[in-house]
Amino acid sequence: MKLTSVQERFILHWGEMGSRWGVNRTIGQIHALLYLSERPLHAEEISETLEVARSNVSTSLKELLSFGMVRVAHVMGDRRDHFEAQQDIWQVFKTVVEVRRRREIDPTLSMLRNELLVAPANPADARTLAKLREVHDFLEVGTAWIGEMQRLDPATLMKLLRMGAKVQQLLRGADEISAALPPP
Amino acid sequence: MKLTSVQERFILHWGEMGSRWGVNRTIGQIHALLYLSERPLHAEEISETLEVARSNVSTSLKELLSFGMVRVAHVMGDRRDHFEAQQDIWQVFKTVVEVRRRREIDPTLSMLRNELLVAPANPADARTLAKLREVHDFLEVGTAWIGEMQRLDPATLMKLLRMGAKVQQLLRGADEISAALPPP
DNA sequence: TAACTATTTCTGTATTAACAGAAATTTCTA
DNA sequence: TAGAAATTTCTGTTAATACAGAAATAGTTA
Repeated sequence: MKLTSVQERFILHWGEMGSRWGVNRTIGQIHALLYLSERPLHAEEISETLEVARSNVSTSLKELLSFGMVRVAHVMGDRRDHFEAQQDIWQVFKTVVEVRRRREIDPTLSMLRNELLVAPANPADARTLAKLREVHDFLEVGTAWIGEMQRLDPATLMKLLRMGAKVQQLLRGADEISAALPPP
Repeated sequence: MKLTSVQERFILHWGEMGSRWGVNRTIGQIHALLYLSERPLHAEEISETLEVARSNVSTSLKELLSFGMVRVAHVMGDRRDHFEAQQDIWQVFKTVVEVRRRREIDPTLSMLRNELLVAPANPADARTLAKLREVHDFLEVGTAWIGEMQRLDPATLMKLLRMGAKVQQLLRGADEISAALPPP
């Protein structure tokens, strides 16, 4: 598959960024290629277009599949697996957030939960445990909030995002809101 | 400085997580140590407590300072620099978000801005450019929203976070809210 | 079941990043 | 300004990760 120069630049950039987002260059590039592609591609095609080893494509696709960023598709009369990326940018974002939550927050949360649970009554640790609890509670509330976000549909989310500056004002009026809303 | 076992476990864990958050193990450990410490520590003390080379402490501190996660403090009658971590967990979080935005979103945003600006009228790229614009707009709105978040004070934020599930309901009533609120 | 093709797993190499210790530099005191 | 202490920068080693190519496996058709 021949890429236009714009496509090529985007794919290379996405690959570069991949490493900052916790995946390697090839995975980033493959994702970008599939995201731009208007039809599902098979592994061979990906390998040729990006000029990376076939084996590398295989392992990268497996990882993208495990993230839920890419899924398998089939083409009539072709028995090879084809692959397509999630096309809705909001879905892509949700997936990224989900993966990173699992990788970057959950382990800490469970570690803290455990420490606070089995904490011995060592008075020397009172201060330390108080700090751990603070971190724990913050992460707890944060992840719960992420969960809520994940459940929003794109339209509602965009509305929320675009409200931006009005959030504070909105909160200030929170009491009045309760009164103004029709009872559940 | 002698660590309790709880402290040690937390510091080791934070170091492990560091690598997932884009900093190395030592940086994570130093940050954890300073976060738990009730007084500013000097480099030598950090080096001994964590059993890492003095040079390693030096470069790590420099990086933590550049992030704004740690700042220099001075102790009467001691001319060595001492270091203390930001103690407010919400501030810590804001810093993390800020650093990651700069590292993981801004480069893409400026790349996309550039592509869309100088885009030649190649009709073969119409579809590609439309997708790039979609990504661009999404990131644009997202970062604006992050900016708003950054400006919230801890209390307001916690209120917002804890509202969680009510957000959708809140939005559904958005029109009524405008009516219910006192005019600005 | 044979022959072929697609796909995955294995293995060695190369690149990158982390780190300790040494050397050099800066800062402070007297 | 000499000497000491603190701090930073430099250099070589070690460890981790990415990746290509080879080998092995699985799947399909005739």
